[in-house]
Amino acid sequence: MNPSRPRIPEATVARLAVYLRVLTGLADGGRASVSSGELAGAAGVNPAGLRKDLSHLGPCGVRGVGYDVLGLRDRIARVLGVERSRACVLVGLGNLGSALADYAGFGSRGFEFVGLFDSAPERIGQVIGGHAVQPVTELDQVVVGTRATIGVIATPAEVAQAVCDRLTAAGVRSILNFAPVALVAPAGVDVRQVDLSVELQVLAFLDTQRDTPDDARRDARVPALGGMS
Amino acid sequence: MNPSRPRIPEATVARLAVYLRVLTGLADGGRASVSSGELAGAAGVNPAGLRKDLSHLGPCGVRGVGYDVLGLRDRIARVLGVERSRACVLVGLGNLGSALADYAGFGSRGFEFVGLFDSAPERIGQVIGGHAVQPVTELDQVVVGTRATIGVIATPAEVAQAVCDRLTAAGVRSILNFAPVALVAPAGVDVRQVDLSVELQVLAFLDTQRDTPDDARRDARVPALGGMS
DNA sequence: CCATGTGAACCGGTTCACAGCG
DNA sequence: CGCTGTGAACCGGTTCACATGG
Repeated sequence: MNPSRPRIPEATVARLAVYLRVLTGLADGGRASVSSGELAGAAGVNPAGLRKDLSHLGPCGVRGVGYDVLGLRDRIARVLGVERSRACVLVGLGNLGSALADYAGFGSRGFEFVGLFDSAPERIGQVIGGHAVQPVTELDQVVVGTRATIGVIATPAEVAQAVCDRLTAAGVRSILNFAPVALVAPAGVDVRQVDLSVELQVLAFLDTQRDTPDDARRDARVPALGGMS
Repeated sequence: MNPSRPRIPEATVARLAVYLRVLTGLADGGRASVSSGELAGAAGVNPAGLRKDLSHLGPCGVRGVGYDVLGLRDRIARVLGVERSRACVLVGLGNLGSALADYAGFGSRGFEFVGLFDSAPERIGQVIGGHAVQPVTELDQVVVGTRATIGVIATPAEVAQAVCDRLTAAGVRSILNFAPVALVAPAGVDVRQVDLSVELQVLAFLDTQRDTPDDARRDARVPALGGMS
């Protein structure tokens, strides 16, 4: 509603990123407008929730009609800050790190990897996603030199804290950590934890619970609502 | 509190998986007992919240002392169903799929990949995490033959829905989807969505918000509480 | 008459403060 | 006396129903 900067809920921000992706696809397909129902369906959310999310950007639809695809796409892109290119560094280029570095669409979403780092000699010099892997010894100077503010850690758990320390010391303020350890970072540094094995474990738990609803009982299905990341 | 099956909150289940990992490390290190404060610190959560989580398993600590490491570890393992081996199939062995197939600790956490599938000829026969990649044409018969109930999709977005359809048709009831599309699945099938690019986008948004608190204003730091997956 | 925008009820989860117990 | 276990306040987010307006 508030047009300036009224603090958008984090859960909404996550979904805006999804809407943006869907709208981009729609725009590329030549669609001119969408209803909240259709957009919500494609994004896997509730239509009313989608409208509430969009209400944080101020009115941006036409009542009785729907949303202008291009207009809404650009509006969300602006709010998410896609036009502003952000320098990121990525440490650890095993399979997961390579998947991230390789991910197309980061570039078009406001991210620029300015450095890929690994400690394994055989990975140095490999080109992934258009960038050559550098020895991790150069991490600090690259972060300082490029003024990178975002760091992604995809290393083994044992070295993640050390990497975190170096990143923060060099000036990184936001860290996305895929290593299965809780990192401690100085105040003012935002650390977000993603643990892929936990996702699978939760799925397995719910799976088990369904097969064994209780020592008896064959009713009560789980709602099975497809969640958001 | 309730000793039988009182429905454990999903958020708690996710954290139990984290506690289990920490406790396993502690046990391997020879530790006999932990306090909620120490365990919470290592898991990156609030001590009171940890105790509340554990309360769902019934009393399992000693007041004034703490928790028995081995006892608590085994209790959580039992609740999460780690002893029960679950058959999983994984489709799509690009970098991300390979990272998942390679992830050690899945085997010791109740998961068994009974099939890795890809459509690219050059990947067929590759051994990843101890299993050979099979052509995706054999997906259906393997799922039926192994009675696999969990499917993981790590394919490009374009084919994810088709893979989902085949998995559910073959009997899979739980799906973890890493492709950036909202899947539609029959009722009774639990689909969970993980979108790595969204995580990064949220981080970037918060990062931007801090650098530009508003067109003016240099106060008001973001709490920066390290989240859970 | 349609689909948007939104105030208000609702719900799950988190935090807090303290009671309970070794 | 310390740390666990938990009822109760608290909070963010979701759902619902309806008012709003092209």
